[in-house]
Amino acid sequence: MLRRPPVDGQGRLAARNGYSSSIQLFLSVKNREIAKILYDMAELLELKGENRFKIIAYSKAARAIESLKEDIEDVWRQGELKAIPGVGKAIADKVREYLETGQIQSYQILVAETPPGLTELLQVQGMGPKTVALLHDKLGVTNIDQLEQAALQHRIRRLPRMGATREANILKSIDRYRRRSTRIPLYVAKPIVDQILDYLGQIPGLEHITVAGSFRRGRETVGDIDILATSSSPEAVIGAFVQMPSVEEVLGQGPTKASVIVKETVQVDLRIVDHRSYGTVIQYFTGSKEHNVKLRGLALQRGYSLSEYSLKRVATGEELYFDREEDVYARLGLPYIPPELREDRGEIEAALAGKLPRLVELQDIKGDLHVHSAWSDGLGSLEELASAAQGLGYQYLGLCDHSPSVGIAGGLSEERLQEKIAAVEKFNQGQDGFRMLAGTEVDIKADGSLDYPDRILESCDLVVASIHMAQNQTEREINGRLISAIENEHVDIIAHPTGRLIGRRDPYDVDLQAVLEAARGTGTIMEINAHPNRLDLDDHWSRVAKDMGVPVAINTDSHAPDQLRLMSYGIRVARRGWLEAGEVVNTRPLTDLLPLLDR
DNA sequence: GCCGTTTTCGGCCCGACTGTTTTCAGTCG
Ligand SMILES: Nc1nc2c(ncn2[C@H]2C[C@H](O)[C@@H](COP(=O)(O)OP(=O)(O)OP(=O)(O)O)O2)c(=O)[nH]1
Ligand SMILES: [Mg+2]
Ligand SMILES: [Mg+2]
Ligand SMILES: [Zn+2]
Repeated sequence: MLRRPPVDGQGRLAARNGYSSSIQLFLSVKNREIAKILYDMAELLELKGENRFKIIAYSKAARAIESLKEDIEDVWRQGELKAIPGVGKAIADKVREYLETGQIQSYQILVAETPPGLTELLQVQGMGPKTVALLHDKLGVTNIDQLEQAALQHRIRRLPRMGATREANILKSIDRYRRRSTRIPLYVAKPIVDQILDYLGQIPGLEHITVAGSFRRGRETVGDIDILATSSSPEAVIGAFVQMPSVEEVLGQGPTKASVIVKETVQVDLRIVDHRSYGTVIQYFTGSKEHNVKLRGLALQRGYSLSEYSLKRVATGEELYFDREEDVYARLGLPYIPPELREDRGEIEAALAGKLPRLVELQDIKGDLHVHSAWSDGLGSLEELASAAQGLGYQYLGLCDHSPSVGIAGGLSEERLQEKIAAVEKFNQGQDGFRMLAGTEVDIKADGSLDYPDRILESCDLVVASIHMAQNQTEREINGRLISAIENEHVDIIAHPTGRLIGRRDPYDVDLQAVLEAARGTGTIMEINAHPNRLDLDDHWSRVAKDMGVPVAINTDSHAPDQLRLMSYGIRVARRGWLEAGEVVNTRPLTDLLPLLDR
């Protein structure tokens, strides 16, 4: 279908002011590199026993630069480095030094002073900066193997505040460290969470139970599973928790919380408090840590001390209890901040200013614009797909099977595609209030051309374009392919723009900022692929797209009717990207969507 | 090292659990 021309002056203006191509190539890579160095510096300074607030300052600056929406090099050129929250004179100077010379002197010195391997020791549970420094000073331990030897040879127990138990625990921690896995994708954590909730739900004395932490915030991966419960007999609940059949190791256990390991490497934390503290404790345990720290700082400014137990008036010591976290935020003068936003990425400032977005919800979705069918490698007839879609309250589905060069996935020949278009047309005649869109997921070939000729694309209701082959090309080549697809007037949507598979495959070498600039110029829609392995665009880039005014669609890329339900994963990404319903094209009813696809 | 509708100095979130301690530092959430 024909895409619309640039819709507003904003798009054209931005295109003119766009970044020069040499900068585009490295955009956001520098942000990542500098953030990494600052994180490293924080650890190295910590090992040197530096002031802890200095360390916090470095970590905070690193985080701010990591989640920056602009290219740090542009920020520098505009003389705005110190406008980044957490970046002051000293760190701004270091950033400038890095951008000018490619290195940071003080960082080089820190690295040279510190044996390689020492910072890795901080990854071992229970090993903090003080212990690492002590074992390095007294025993010359500089890496994991030496730490293990020191423990096995009982050399650690002779040091102050060390003992036999400590040694044994270090050995256990080293073992866990060596078996450690990466962060767990949300959808992998989901059944584990459900199982634990089910199990604990049956324990007598348990009142309320829910999942918190990064899982509740909808992060794409979680580092552990955080469960919150209220009970007036917490010890009994903790006891039952550590006795769960799936528990392989108990890391710690007290009257209010416990941590265990299940499934070899998955840590589960359980926290229990009295129900009167429910509002504050769910706020606390949902996090993020950075959000909590900032909120607690704000509370202090307002004369309160906020903990998981209560909001306490500092002046009088009076404790206020809340049933709901909304009320905690309200008492601090803030509107409710949805968990997906709680990353200290400006949400508290936005809340204070009354400028929080009204986040898109699953109920806002009116259709799915990237769905496979039995015509290619998917399962499901038109009837089955339409029925599943209508069950979800949808008004339309974009039926997008593969193109010929994706032969392994049953890509359709031109003839087959035309048959499909005819079949869809016939199908639609029997429909009332539902429309199947005859589409394609056309491959963007290695040379940047599309896998169907224009006259075929023109006959589709919907054209989704994406990269499947030659994923190892250079950034310049990948960008060239994506941008030429964007510039093809028939292409409506770019699917899974970076190609990453969570935990399995890195993104292509792609400069997404430049791709988004191009999409803004043409009004091409960028996909948030909701498949929980993909989530592509991710939350960060979804927010960049939002801020740039690039339209977004949330699509499941379903290969079977029941996969349409995966939409909820994409919704979480969109919400974490601050997107409102109006910024997501498939919240539009059919009649408002069609003009976007066809002038 | 950063920051400021109380501040340019003096704060920077607050609490649980462990192992060692005889009163608490270190680590983690
Ligand atoms: N106030 C405060 N809360 C914290 C701190 N550390 C953790 N929390 C709270 C907020 C976290 O979301 C929650 C669970 O801690 P986790 O270490 O499991 O972090 P989270 O789940 O956010 O991320 P994860 O995916 O597990 O790495 O506990 C802290 O230092 N201060
Ligand atoms: Mg967690
Ligand atoms: Mg945790
Ligand atoms: Zn697909």
